Order: sequence, then structure tokens, then C-alpha cells
Amino acid sequence: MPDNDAGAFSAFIEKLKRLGPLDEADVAGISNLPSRIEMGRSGHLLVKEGQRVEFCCVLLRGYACRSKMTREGRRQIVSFHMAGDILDLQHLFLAQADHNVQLITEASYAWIPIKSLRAAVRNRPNIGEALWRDSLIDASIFREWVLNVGQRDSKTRIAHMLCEFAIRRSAAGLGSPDHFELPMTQEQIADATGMTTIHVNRMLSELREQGVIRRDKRIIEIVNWNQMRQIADFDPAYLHQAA
Amino acid sequence: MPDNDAGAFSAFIEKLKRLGPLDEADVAGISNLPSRIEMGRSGHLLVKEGQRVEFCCVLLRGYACRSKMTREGRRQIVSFHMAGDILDLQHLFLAQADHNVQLITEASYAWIPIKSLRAAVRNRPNIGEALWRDSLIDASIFREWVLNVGQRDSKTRIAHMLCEFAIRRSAAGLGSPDHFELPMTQEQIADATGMTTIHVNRMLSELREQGVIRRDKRIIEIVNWNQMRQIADFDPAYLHQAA
DNA sequence: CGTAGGTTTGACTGATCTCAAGTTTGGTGG
DNA sequence: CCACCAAACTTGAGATCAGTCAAACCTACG
Repeated sequence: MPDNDAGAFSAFIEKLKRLGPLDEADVAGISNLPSRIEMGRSGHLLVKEGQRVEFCCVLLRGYACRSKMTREGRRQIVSFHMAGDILDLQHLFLAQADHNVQLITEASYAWIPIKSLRAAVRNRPNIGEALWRDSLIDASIFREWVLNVGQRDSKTRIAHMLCEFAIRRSAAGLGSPDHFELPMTQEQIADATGMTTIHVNRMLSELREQGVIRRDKRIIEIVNWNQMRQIADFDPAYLHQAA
Repeated sequence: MPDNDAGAFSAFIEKLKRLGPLDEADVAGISNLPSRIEMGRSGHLLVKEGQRVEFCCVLLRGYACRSKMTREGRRQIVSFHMAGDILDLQHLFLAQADHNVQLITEASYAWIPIKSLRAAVRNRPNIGEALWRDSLIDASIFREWVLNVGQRDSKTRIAHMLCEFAIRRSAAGLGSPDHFELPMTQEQIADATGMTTIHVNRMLSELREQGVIRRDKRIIEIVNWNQMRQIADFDPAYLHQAA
């Protein structure tokens, strides 16, 4: 289905097509954006908080996260990302990074000059609209995370995070939502849900004991989606996946 | 300084001017947007989660908040808003509301048809850019809130919320950041910081006992900004106020 | 096959919540 | 202008969810 041509950007273009109508010229406009492709290992920092930014970064393969730190050195992961995601669209109009962007697996990614991206947005309103919608969904997910971290108990928080990851992954054409490998460590899950590694471990064990999920290393199988959705208080409406 | 003409939208236009360059035609384009002005009392619900939306709402006077609920009925406030703020710009490209928008004081506000706003954005790139930047700052604030709620202890959380409110208010030309009246109840502060009313009350008392703030009813005076910023772990960079 | 990173388990601690009751405040109608 | 009422705020005591500290166990990779 995807992967017609469009080269390295195919996952990105497929994603934008899901966000809004693109004609051939729009697709060409994206394919022809200047870019530099790089690869990095897990842990590689792509953007650092405070930095002046002149490129946007599109993830082509692998997984990444965005995070912020408190003065005391506690880390909050604010989002996870997968192939096709644009990692820092905010830099289109905000010159200074307010958080970190980091790989959580081996990955490849493309740097696109902000200038070219802005030109594309001005010249091709369809591209602008798709990207803008992407940034609005990004914000909607942050709101859900505020709710998740602020109001839900720890088991629900983790379950919610797993549901979101499963659904987004599947929507991005990366495989079944019932059975998949988690790219993140329990420490990263802890930093994303505002809890400790130890408690993440215990809650994952409880989910297993309850029979909602099965686990083998990082492989997660969601045995009972109905029950899982219930436990997670998960309603995918906030992901705004097109009807 | 504001309030040149521009009528009801003056606060909104002033805000957009801070977000990006607008020429006279841009300002006229905004002033001439069709709109319906209404007033409401504290508690009035402007937008309800799940609703299909065809208007965006600009706050002209008073205060509002946006919130989401868990299935169990716990409420998370995800942002506070003041005169000049656009309350639900996400509806520009997302048809269905993923959260509630509600007045927290008596207020007046203007409904602008999405269609007209989209046309303005397409026809006048400066307007589009200012609004897009606004939505990106909105998202940056959500990220900070995820960090705040996820990683900071309760006293720091409240102090951070107070700092943010003081600075945004002052940047919007609504008065000094040192001395101001809070429009929100302690229950609303609790819902915004993910804690209970009771604990909010105790932490506010501690801040007073420490001598960082003074309080008289809802009036807050920040006695020592240096100490307050320290306690709050507050760095305003995430607000992306222009240099 | 050694080592570092990741995961698991146990015992104890503590920040924050819950429950309960009382006080103050602000708005409304008489 | 005062009396009343609901909402908002305050205080105390006990309960609990999740954190901290400590240690062992995997397991993937060099």
C-alpha cells in the first residue's frame, strides 16, 4: 500500500496523505524538499533544549522520544515517535527548542531546512494544512498526557500509554495492535508516565497476572482489547484519526 | 498602548501582533472577520468534548479554562486563558472537540466561523503564521504542564502554575506580575495541578509562611520573585515570548 | 565470558489523598 | 442594610498508593 515511490520520504508522505488531501504537485513538493539523511544509535540526541534550530527532523525508521527535565534532573518524556513522524514541527515557527528530541532505538532520519519547509507551506496550502493538522493532533496528545499523568492511577496510566502506542503504530502501518515489540525500556515508560521504574515493573506484572496482556521480553500481546481499553480508560478520539 | 481601534478584537489583534508581523491589510482582515459576540457567567460551557465544531472562540474579557475528564469523573484542567486568547484554535483543522472549554469568570467572547478563519489563513499568510505560532506555543505550554504534573512535587507545581499565570497575564498587558487577583478557585488550581483542594490549600499556606507570597482572598502578591522562581523551577523560555 | 544495562523482588517510608467537620466569604432577596 | 445561603476555604487525623533503598538476576553484546 505505501511505498509507491517518493523514496526515503514515503512513510512521511503516507502520513501527510492521511492528514489531508494532497495532489501530485503537493507530493512532488515534499519529495523534492532538500534534506540530509542520517542514521544514529539508540540514545542519540537530535535536538537539545535551548538550542537554536534551523532544521526540522523527519523520522524515517526506528523510534524516538521528546523530553524535558526539571532542575532536579527528573526527566519527563512528553511523546514517543515512529517512522513517518515529524519530530519537531514546532521549529517551523519557534526558533528555540524548548525540549529534547532523542532516539530510543537505532534509527534513520532526515533533516529538512526550515526555510524550505516554510516555502513549501506558503506555496502549497495543502501541505500547510496537513502539517498544521499534524501539529494540532500533537497538541491534542499532549493534553491527553496531562490528563493521564495528572488524574489516572498508575496501572491505568501505563495501560493507556500502551493502548496509545499500539493504535498509533498500527495506524502508521507498522503492524498489528494486538502483538508488537515495545521499543522503550521500563525506565522510559516510567519517565513518560511520571512514575518509577520499579512501579512500572510491578504494574506490568499485574496487567499480566490479570490476563490482559502477555509479555516476552519487550514483546507485548494485548490478549483482551475490551478489558484493556476499560482498564486504560482509553478512547482514541483524541488521536483524531480521520474517519 | 493597545486599543487603537479594531473594536472588540483589539486584545486579540495585539496578541497576534506580538506573534508575528502583521501589516494594515492583515489587521483589517482580522477586524473584518464575521463574528458574534456573547457574554456568559462563570461556569458557562463554550465547547463540550465530542461536539462537532464550526466556530472558533476568542476571549475578549474575563478568564476561561480548557479541561478533560477521566471515565471516573476526575477533571484535569489543561490550560487557563485570558483576554485576547483564542480558546480553541485546534478546531481550525480538527472537526471534533477533544476537550471542554469553559468560563471561570464572567466573560465576553466572540465566535468566528471556521470557514472565514480558514479563508483568512489561506489568503493572508501573515495571519496564518501568527495563528500557527500561537498554536505551537499552546502545545509548548502543554508539554511544560506534562512535566509539571508528571515530575514536580506539589508545592513546586502550584508555584509554577502561579508563575506562569503571572507572566502570561503581564505579557498580555493585564497588569503587574507582582500583584494580581487570581480568577481561579483552589479547586480549579487543584484540577490543573493534579492534586486535591485540601493539599492546594496547605501548600499555598506554606508558600505564605515561607514569605514568598502574600495572600488576601484571591489577591496574590509575589513578594520575592527570585525565591519564587527558584521554588517553582520556573523558566519562561517555554512561553516563547518574542525577544 | 565478562560486563553494563535492563528487569525483578522485598522491606520500609513518606507525600498526598480521603474523610470529616468547621469557618469564612460573597451574593441575593427581603 | 441586614439575614441567609451556597460556595469556597481551612484544619485535623488516619489511610494508602507509590516512592526509596537495597540487592539479585537476567541477557545481549563486545
